[in-house]
Amino acid sequence: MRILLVDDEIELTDPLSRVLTREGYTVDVAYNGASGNELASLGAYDLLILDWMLPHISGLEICQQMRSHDRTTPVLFLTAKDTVDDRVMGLDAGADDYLVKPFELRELLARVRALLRRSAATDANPSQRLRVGQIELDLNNQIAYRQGDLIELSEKESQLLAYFMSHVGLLLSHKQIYQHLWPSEEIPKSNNLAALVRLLRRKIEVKGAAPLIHTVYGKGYRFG
Amino acid sequence: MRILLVDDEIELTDPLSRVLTREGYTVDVAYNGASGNELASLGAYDLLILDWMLPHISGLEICQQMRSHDRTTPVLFLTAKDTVDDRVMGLDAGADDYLVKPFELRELLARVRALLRRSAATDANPSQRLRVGQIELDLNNQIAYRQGDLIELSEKESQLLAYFMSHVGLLLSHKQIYQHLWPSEEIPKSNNLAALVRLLRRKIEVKGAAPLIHTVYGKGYRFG
DNA sequence: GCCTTTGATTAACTTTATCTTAACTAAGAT
DNA sequence: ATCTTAGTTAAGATAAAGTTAATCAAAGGC
Repeated sequence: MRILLVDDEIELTDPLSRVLTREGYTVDVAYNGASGNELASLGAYDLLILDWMLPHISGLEICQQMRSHDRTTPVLFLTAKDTVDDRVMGLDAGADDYLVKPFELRELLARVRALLRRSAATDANPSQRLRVGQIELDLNNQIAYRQGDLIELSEKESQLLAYFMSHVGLLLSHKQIYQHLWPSEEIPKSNNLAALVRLLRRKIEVKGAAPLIHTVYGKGYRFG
Repeated sequence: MRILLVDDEIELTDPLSRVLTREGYTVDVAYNGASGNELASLGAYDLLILDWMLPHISGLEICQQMRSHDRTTPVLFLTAKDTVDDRVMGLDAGADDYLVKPFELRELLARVRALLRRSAATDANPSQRLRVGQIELDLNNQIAYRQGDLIELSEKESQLLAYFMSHVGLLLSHKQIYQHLWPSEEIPKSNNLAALVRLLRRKIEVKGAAPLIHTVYGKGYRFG
């Protein structure tokens, strides 16, 4: 996560950028409005922390100019201007948050986390994916990929594949699989697991290539 | 824009909800944690304003529970708990902003604008023109194009298409779609979503070409 | 004001998907 | 060789989704 810090007080930027770096962020600092504006316009940052009163160009102007073409990068004002009018003006200029100096470091960090959490949630999709060899499973969307080819899965198929893929190389007994896919049910006498394995094999295995679902005679299955 | 206000002090909620309504928002009020949580879980709001100390369930718990399945709806804490620890805890629980009582009304309104501006920018597309593959949607004019061919859409059709096009490749449950297209309504027992999907398919899909709206049996639909 | 048009919704009905079961065949173990 | 276990199919059962037409409501024209 890249943060641009624009402030002319080196007594503040210096320790603050160190703390932010220690928290794991990549921090660039600009000490005046002109260079801050230039860096901001690159669009390479995940968060802008702006002082208001700056040489050359004010933080407010940077924020407005930024918002004229980029609506997404979050902006946090960090300034000594503390009247309600100032806050309203800053927020209405397009800022996402406004913190008055002097501030508590822990609160600033919490607000930075809140802003970055939001942008992480929107542009990187949070769907969890499992990958084993050439097979990739997108559990949320009930889809698998084999070398980029999309494979639509049914509910039970994706449950079984997920169970296999999270226990790669392990022998899974019939009983274990039944208990995972059909909890609350008795272990049936019929061969519905074999039938389901067949359906899944038909979708994810290609003949010629090495099989993925291995039968362990008398015991169960092993994936991978 | 729909706002849910959860606070047990009627001396506050009453005038505040009036002001917010005057600003053009649709406001619902809950006076305790249980009903606030229930309303919030509907997922039909664009913003939650939460008090911390509430009967039954605290605002913090509502926020956490909400975040466990919904990462997008912004949350603003409005509370008398004013220590730095409180703020950090609130923000780390998933809140986007934290304002301490007593507060200035103008500042609250500015922060509400900032939060809603952000969600408006992300989920209701700012360009009003979406493109996915060969399909282009002009939301303002309720028109779609498929390889240049003009397709006239009805209101609901274009809403559904816009929702699909801004969530390409993702499995969208029936419930999610209902809540987006018919907020404020109960999920109906009738199959009007299926009927709407049919109307949209008839307009945007051409036989011979790959389908755009994929059915995920028992779950919902996936676009793209 | 009345008629027409359009879109949204509902309901009845048809079709399909998934899961399960069962019968049959093939393969492995003893 | 015989018995056990797994694979393969196809045939129901059930629930879900698709389809179609009818109804209802709102908007626009005359």
